[in-house]
Amino acid sequence: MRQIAGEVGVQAGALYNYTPDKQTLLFDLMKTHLDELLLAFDALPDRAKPVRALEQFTRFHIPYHSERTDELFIAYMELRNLTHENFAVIEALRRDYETRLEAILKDGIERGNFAVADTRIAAMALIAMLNGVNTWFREGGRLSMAEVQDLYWDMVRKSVAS
Amino acid sequence: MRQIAGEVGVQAGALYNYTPDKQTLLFDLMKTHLDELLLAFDALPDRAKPVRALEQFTRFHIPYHSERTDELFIAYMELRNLTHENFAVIEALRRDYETRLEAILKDGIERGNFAVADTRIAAMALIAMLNGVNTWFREGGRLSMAEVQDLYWDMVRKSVAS
DNA sequence: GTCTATATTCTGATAGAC
DNA sequence: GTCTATCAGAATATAGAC
Repeated sequence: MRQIAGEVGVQAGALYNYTPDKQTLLFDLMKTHLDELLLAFDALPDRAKPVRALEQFTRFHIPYHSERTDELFIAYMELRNLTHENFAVIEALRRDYETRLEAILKDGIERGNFAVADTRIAAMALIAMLNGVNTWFREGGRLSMAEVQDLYWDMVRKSVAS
Repeated sequence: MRQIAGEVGVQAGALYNYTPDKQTLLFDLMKTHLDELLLAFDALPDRAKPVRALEQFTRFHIPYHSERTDELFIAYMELRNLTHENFAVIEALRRDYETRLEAILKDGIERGNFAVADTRIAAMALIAMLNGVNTWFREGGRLSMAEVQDLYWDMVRKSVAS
């Protein structure tokens, strides 16, 4: 709390005008992140073809999280520091996002574009793969964001191909 | 330290007979984990065909880490709590493991089995995908370990297919 | 709304007896 | 090699002045 206060430019005690305690602050941080993620994704234009929808998901997910590395890190690392009630809320939101991707996969299977034995597992696997970008990507590095997206889209596309 | 001591069944002070400080304990934990991982992987029989080698990697990596969920969690989450010197050592070992997978991919590309634009990125992407199993897999759940391996191997295989 | 001061608990680590 | 006792600093959180 002192560290947060320092970076904001106030004393530690002043933080408690904004949050009742540290647990609530963490929860609000995580909930806001996931609410905004879902809102941003749902604001994307509809794509009729599953392959285009999956490409859109990939090219949305990677840069969105690359601009929010701290949020993504906290979203996974601090899960165990939530109370049971708070964990349930966050877990449900995370699951909502997975379900967006799963819906794309299901649609693609019905139309014969994709071949995936278990859509829930495939959705989690793809998101885990895309999240991995966060551990190494730095702006100004060997690869541009556009190149990274191309590389991952190629793997995503093929991994669920029929 | 008190919590560790409690689980081991001694008082906190007694731990310092085994480690000079907490930082060294964390470093030793992570280094031992990675040393053993590399040792275990290198003990696998050689596979001439790249596709078989990649399948072996997949079917080794998933259960190995599923039996060591704490180690994998620590290996990623506690990275930032290492000193610069210790971080460099751990990072090099992690990179060694990635290089094992990258070598398989390079071999497969040369032989025309795989099509991957960037082997380093592909190796990191695949490991991230496989590590994701750790966040949800529980023995006795909906899927058996064998089924999980089959599902992921299918995606791994296709994602780098030519 | 922020400050200072402080209560309380916890933390990593050390000292010395056994 | 483990124990008890303890230190010094850090942690979350609260109280009351301004």
